[in-house]
Amino acid sequence: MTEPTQTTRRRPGRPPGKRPAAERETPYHHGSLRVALLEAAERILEKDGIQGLTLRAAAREAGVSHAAPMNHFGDLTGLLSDLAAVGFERFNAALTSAPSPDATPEERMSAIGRAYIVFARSHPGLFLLMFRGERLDLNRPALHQAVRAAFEVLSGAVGQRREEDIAPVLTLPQAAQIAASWSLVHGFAMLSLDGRFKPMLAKLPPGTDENALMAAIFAGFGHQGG
Amino acid sequence: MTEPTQTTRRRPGRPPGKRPAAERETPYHHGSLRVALLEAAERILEKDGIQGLTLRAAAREAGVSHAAPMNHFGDLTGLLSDLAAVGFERFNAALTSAPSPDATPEERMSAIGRAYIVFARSHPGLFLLMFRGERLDLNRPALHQAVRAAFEVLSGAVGQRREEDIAPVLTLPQAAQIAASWSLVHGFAMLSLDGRFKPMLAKLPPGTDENALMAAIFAGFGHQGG
DNA sequence: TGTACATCAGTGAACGCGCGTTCACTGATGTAC
DNA sequence: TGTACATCAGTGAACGCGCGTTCACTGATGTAC
Repeated sequence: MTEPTQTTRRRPGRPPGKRPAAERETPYHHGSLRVALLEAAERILEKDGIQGLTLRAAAREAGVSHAAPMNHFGDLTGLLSDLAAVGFERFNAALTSAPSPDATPEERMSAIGRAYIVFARSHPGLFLLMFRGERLDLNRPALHQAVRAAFEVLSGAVGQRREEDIAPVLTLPQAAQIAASWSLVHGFAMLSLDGRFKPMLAKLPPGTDENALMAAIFAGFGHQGG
Repeated sequence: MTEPTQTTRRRPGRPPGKRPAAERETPYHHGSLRVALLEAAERILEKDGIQGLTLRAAAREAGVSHAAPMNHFGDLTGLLSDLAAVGFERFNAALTSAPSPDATPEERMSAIGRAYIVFARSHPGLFLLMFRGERLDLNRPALHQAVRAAFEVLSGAVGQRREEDIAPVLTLPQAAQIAASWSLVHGFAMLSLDGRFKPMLAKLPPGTDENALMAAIFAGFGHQGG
């Protein structure tokens, strides 16, 4: 009944192997395998994409027997979901810390939008995992909460009024404004990751890349309405 | 050397089985297996997603032996790429026919944007296949050309000047405008397919769905700059 | 009009592969007394 | 402080599965003569 994903009550503070490490090359118990597996999974994700990320591959990468991951994640969906949750937490931190404290609402929104795209391009595997719900179990508490937090950050960025950050109700125009801004940055990130701007960039002065395109888009929103 | 994908020179006009059909339940030669496999593949795609789409599954769905598809597509990438090409052709047709002939440039752009999102939501499996380049071979001529055509339609929709439709060169502001519009509709489609607007819709009056959200976004662009 | 032959499309058995999952096990840790 | 025991994490063999791919084959079609 209770899921095998036990959050953090792992061996509090005791380093793995209290006996001399030389006595035994690799201790029978890993000590922090859960974290090691998540790191290994992320490495695989960025190297081979979501296709290559299997329970056995994660175990291999972490140097552990192939059945070991089940103790920590139950199944592949569990591993993917927990990794996505980690991704969303980092994502939220990146967005939250993007705007400088004294930024105007416009600057704030722009900084968060840029951070969104930069995150996607810096961690493409993780980003795609996070936003392809099909392989995830959004009911897992950690993931559910991280996704929810991400939405709060985004809608707070667009609302531009701090009191509305935790508004339990939205008007349709407000929602449309949030959805449009979110769609813009998300779409740019997805199209960019898929290389879909390549033909367009070929029609621009040589050397113009996606970063320049992104800058031009954000610049355009600063002082132009059309 | 020459790839096995032979375009359309299949048995010109002769119906499968010129002998009485009753004499043999299923003729040894299918007659139009290539098309049948693409249709089968699309059915699988919309039912089980890209995960479930394998060469063997397509053969099963088409009622043919599992090695048969190799004659027409070579490998799985070939099948996926050819199916994506079909998808892009239909996509292009949908976008092109969306605006009424006497539409203003603004109406034209809006109609194409709506058609983009409607297509994605009507054929989610196909749309995701088309825009997840990782499984496709964009060097296949049919796919390459269909993708290129799609970009022409989109950039033509945004340029708003008919002479620019086939411009070999773009300025950065023009490219930014195209990229922004494309990103907006693409992002909305992707987020919508993934159910990411669900939490937001829960904060709106009951019954408000993604269609209402889309309408509000397009309405907002009609007469509002901020 | 008929015959021989090359070409092609589809079959079905077989192969090796990596996968998720189960299972009895074993080494290590924590806890009760 | 020491001992017994329950619990837990990781091992390694084994299973069945679906997959892509190869292969010799066979039925059907088109073409040359």
